[in-house]
Amino acid sequence: MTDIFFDVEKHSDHQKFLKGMELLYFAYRDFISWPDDVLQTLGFGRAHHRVLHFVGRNPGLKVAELLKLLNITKQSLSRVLSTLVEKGHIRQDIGAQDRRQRLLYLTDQGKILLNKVAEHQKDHMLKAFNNAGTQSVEGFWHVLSALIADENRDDILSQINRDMGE
Amino acid sequence: MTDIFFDVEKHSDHQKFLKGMELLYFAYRDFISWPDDVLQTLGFGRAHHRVLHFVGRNPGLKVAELLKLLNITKQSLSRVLSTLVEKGHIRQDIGAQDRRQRLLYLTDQGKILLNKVAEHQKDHMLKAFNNAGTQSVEGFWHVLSALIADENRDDILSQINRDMGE
DNA sequence: AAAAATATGTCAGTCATGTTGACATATTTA
DNA sequence: TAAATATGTCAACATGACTGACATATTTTT
Repeated sequence: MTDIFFDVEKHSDHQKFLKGMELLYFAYRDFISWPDDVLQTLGFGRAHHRVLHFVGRNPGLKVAELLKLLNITKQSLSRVLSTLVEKGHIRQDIGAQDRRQRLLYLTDQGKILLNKVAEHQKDHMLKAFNNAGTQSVEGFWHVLSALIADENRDDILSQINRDMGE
Repeated sequence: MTDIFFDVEKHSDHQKFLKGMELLYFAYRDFISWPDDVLQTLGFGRAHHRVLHFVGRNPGLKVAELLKLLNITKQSLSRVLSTLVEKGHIRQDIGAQDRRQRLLYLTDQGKILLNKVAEHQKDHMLKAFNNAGTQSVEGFWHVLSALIADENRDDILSQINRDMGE
């Protein structure tokens, strides 16, 4: 376990950078590479998955807020969101105070789909967390938080900290 | 610093999963969102950057090996690699033992470009590492390694561990 | 020596996801 | 009433992936 591979002190700055970047690249790639199976059958892709995820995490999310989380234009979102609404996975309610707003919710069908998709990823991540150990997970979270752009960090961390259910 | 946000033990499995996934998503997004400026001016995109990176890291890399690292088809690689060769950033030498192979190297011009592009990312990551601290970086690496798909882990870790220069 | 396998490249068509720009509609605010 | 805001939509385009089919040079097998 005192593997030299993980001994940060034995790395130059450049080596730390390379190792961090490549590990991040490969880990991210392998982590998001799977959901396709479930979604592809329904004609959905990653974009749909992201929308399902954020709406599931933030019931009543406004379209403008979703756009900010996704960092895309409304035109890009449009296609994806429309099909999810058409196929009955997402419901749009008219805002109570402001009737211009559309508040987004998962339908029961949408919840089922999201659960099915999340299951694999959840297993994947929890297995990794267990293998790495609690201490490492804490470090993982710390570094990831530090990697978020300064202008975004506060917003994003409080978004992540929203009611996590269960 | 004993922030409840980072206290892993205080999280249910589902909460660990959500926090890990969302942090990974936002951190990755912000980390790779920048190189565009430098590359876009030259008509290059992320795909070109990845090729420059891996060829830079593995001088003499064979095309087949590059394809495996990138996880894409040769047709996809073709356009990207061709333009990099045309514009003088990458050189293809014929294999010494096996003349069918093309061994890839950065030209001096390619090295300059890659350095320029890597500079920002390197600052970004090292700043995050310094803010998070050595202990956290080690945990970061551990978790990322664990997140790599089992079938790929050995190959990838030894790839990452290749001569890291400097 | 001929046949099969391998490493690479290329043409052509398609798809998913992002972009801009222009405009439309409903609703709220000034 | 006029202006601002939240959302949606049409059209054109870019990037980076994909599949399928085929070509060429070279090495390996028979």
